Amino acid sequence: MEKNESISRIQGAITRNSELFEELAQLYKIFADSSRVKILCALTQSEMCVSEISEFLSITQSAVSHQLRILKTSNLVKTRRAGKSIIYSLTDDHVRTIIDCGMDHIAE
Amino acid sequence: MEKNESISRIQGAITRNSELFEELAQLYKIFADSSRVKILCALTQSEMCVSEISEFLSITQSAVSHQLRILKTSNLVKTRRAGKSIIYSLTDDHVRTIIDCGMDHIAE
DNA sequence: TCCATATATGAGCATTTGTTCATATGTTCA
DNA sequence: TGAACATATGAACAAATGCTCATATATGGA
Repeated sequence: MEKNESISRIQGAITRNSELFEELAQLYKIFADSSRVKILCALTQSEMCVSEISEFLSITQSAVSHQLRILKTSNLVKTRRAGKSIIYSLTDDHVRTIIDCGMDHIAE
Repeated sequence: MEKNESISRIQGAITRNSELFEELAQLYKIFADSSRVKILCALTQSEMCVSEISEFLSITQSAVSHQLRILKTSNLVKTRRAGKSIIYSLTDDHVRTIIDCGMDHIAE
């Protein structure tokens, strides 16, 4: 059976960059939960503390903290302390771009 | 305790559009697996049949079929029959845009 | 210093997810 | 029509995920 040259090149490229795709999937995994994507979208509008985020998600403060830890570990958000509160904000504008990109698709 | 006007508006916007964010998370969920993202990236280069895709992923033909079904149900890919083979291709260019968007972030 | 408030963390649990195995469906060709 | 090939589907299962509950840590004010 003849083997298509072009397909073979593509297969090779994917295989060689396997780690890159793992990383890419890992990134999307972060956006793949409605709580997290809501948090991220809120933070594109303004920095917020944990309790403010808790207010509009219907989940406990604990759950919010767990999610924020994931976002922080992935370097998507950063924190600063303000008295008793911890203020969360986006580390850069990539998040906004990624969300917009997905929204564009949904809008069809 | 004083309630920040601007934060309150953001919270409201997120809550009102809750379903939209569910949908957005659902979209990212599709990209949140390395097998699927590899398939999608391959298809940005060329249409392919199932066995060609099986070749470069280290998973069984069955697993590939299951993943392709998810992609098709989500309308990210379409199919056509060519003899014994089923040829998969992207339904539109949004997929490419979304992948590029994520890649940009990884590149830092 | 003691208490209230704000956030973080660990254990436990139910749900979801991605894979494999076995098998069914569908197509081509002798 | 029957064998070989290509793909799809269902069941089963291990691993990952997101939540809650209980509790720990940290800050500010009386």
